[in-house]
Amino acid sequence: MPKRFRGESVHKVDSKGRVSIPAPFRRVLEEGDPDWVSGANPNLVIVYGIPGQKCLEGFSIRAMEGVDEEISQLPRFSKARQALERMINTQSIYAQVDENGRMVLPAKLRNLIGVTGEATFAGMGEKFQIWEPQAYEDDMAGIGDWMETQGEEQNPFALLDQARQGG
Amino acid sequence: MPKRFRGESVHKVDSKGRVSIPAPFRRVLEEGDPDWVSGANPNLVIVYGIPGQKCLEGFSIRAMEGVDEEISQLPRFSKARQALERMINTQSIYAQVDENGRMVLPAKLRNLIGVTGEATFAGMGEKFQIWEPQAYEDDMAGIGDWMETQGEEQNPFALLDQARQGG
DNA sequence: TTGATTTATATGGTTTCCCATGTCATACCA
DNA sequence: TGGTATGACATGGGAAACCATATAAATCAA
Repeated sequence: MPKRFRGESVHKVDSKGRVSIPAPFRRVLEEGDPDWVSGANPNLVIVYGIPGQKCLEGFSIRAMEGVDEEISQLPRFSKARQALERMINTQSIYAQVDENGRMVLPAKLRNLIGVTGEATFAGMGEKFQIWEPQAYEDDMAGIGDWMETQGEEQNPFALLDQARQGG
Repeated sequence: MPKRFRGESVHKVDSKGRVSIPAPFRRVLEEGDPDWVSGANPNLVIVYGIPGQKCLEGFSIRAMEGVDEEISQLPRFSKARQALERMINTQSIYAQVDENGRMVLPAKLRNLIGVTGEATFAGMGEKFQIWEPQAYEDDMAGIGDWMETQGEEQNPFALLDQARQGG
């Protein structure tokens, strides 16, 4: 199994929209870029069109190929496939890491998620998310609230056991 | 079944957050790291975002892959999956054992559990926990109190028999 | 079985490199 | 030619590699 995106951190966004990608995330992107060689800078894909989500999502090249693969297995003209293609193919861009470990967040994407001076990166396993810091705090609080509704055991591992037995 | 984390011990934490991992735990981590070869240093994962728990939890790579595997089988946009990814992927980091059998606990994690000069390691089977020593004592006392409420037989094996018959 | 030799462990200190970020220079397009 | 995007350079702080030492445990030899 490839290395996964783990951890969370906040980074400055400069006036040109450049922002450092957390170093551990870069290692995952390098591993997940079939064209990457030691010393070079990896590419990635940023998805911005996820409805109801006030964040961007970043994928390694290989992870995105996996998603594309899944989509292409849906019936050719199904509504679901069309919608997914719009979300994942149309509303996404390739991005590259520069020499100093930064990437550019175009103004359009910054506006979409309300980012100005800082952005929070959150590792989510096969992908990572980019949030406006306060919005991220709020989202985490919301997840905390939801956890409390999930039985007395407020433990993610207990939740995982439940999910496994339910499914 | 892989070797399990057993035993408890207290270790110094220096000003940079370095702390020795109990040697027996290292053996388990080595066995549980698919990339590990004799003479090298194993990697592990530290989870810090477990609600209501004043400790960190450490997993071998393989144990964590098992958890990740289960998570990735949940529906991609289910609430449960998002919450689990936040607890287990976002609020966790990769760590590595250094040449001398130590790891670094970043300041952020030390603050979360109130660790300053020392930390207690407690083996918990497929994972281990890291506590501020006094908090660990208190937690153990709490478990002792609970045991006393569980009938006259204050014996963990009696408790095991009960649970087995109940389930 | 005891003493000597080696190995593993726990911990402290120092140096080097990497990361995050700011600033400037250059290329490019309108 | 001015604004914008991209690449190169600079820097301070922090993390990781490296070196060092004391103690404990294990191995070996006589």
